[in-house]
Amino acid sequence: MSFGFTLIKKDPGSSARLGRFTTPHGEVRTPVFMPVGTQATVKTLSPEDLVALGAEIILSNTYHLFLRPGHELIREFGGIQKFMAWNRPVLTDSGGFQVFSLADLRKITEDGVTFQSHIDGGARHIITPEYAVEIQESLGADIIMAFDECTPYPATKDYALESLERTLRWAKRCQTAKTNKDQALFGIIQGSMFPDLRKRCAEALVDMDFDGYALGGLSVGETKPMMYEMIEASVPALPEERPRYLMGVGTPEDIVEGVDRGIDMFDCVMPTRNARNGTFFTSFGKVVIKNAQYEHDKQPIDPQCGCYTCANFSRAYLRHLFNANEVLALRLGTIHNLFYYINLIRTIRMNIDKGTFTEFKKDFLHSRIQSVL
RNA sequence: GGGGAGGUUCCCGAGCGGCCAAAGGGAACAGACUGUAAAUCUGUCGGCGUCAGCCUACGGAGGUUCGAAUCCUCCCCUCCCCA
Repeated sequence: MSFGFTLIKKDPGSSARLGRFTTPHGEVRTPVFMPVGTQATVKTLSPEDLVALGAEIILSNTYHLFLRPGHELIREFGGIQKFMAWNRPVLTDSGGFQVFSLADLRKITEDGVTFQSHIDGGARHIITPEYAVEIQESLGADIIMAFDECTPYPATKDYALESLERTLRWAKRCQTAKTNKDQALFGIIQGSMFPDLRKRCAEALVDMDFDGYALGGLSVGETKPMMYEMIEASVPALPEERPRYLMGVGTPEDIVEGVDRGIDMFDCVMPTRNARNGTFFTSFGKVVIKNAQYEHDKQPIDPQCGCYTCANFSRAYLRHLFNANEVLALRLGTIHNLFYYINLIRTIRMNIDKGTFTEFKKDFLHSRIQSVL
């Protein structure tokens, strides 16, 4: 088995941990942030850029690549890494999130989910747990995800339970369908905002024995305290020697809070999407670059930042690029935001290693509050 | 000189007697974005006021009408065609 997780260190003052996992495409240190490359590209960046930013693993998507260009095509190329010229690890989401985000275009049955193509509204495709695994085996990611239903919020307890139990049955079917020993398979915990359901789902998945465990169905509209409570309800049920992945999260604060509660892996579109929409993350809060206050501003986005964009360009110039709708704006913004995220997670790792995570967290959250005031 | 088209709120541009502070774009200003249907979406966009409402507005000046951006008269200005 090519996948293996090693726990290196546990923080004495919190549930934070330092670890690493190995995959056929190399090693990844945790906690890790995975940039999102849904369509086999992290929008606006080349693989070379990603390496320069220090990205160790990226996320891609089963549903989107299945529809276009088709998983068969990617298999012909020898997998997604070769197809997109990224030779480091990849994790593919199963399409479970599209069950949530494309809710108007899909129908759930016990067998699986039928999607109406969001691209042309035409062809309907049924994705079953078995098919999700087959597609992900064709894509050849290092880590693949069980097919789940990302439960919409709010959900009644009855529905949350029904959805969770179906997701568990699907998880079992994914496990049975899997044939490629080189790929790791992660199970996904659901249960909406009910701590007892979260715990129960986590325990059931642990009984099935997955390579890693993900927390899904979070950051879907609930409050932050609720999300943190759900993490706290799930993590204690998980084995220490397996990685824990908080799917789709989150803001910089969420990542710090997640690590504090024992999470090892994160992914989120926020740095990349917000960059394209002109909102940048900085050490002092966010900068909405299109705002008039930056018109004459000669400073970089964040004077504390060591990224290429901040080393070379002013806020005024970036504002101009955004206002003029120039494509470079998107790229420079994405470089900055991903640098911020990857640097944040690197700093977190360093602090866990030094045993100073708790102080780091305190200072980090304090500086965020100060910048809001 | 003759013939024709037109001047609308920051810009373009609809409206062509009341439902018009005036459609729709753009610009501007602000907000949102969490396993990407996203280089997207939302809000504001004449002034004052707490809703009501009041004031100033459709080139200018008059006029018709209960009522005009819309109809009439004159004037000013743009553009096109023919000389």
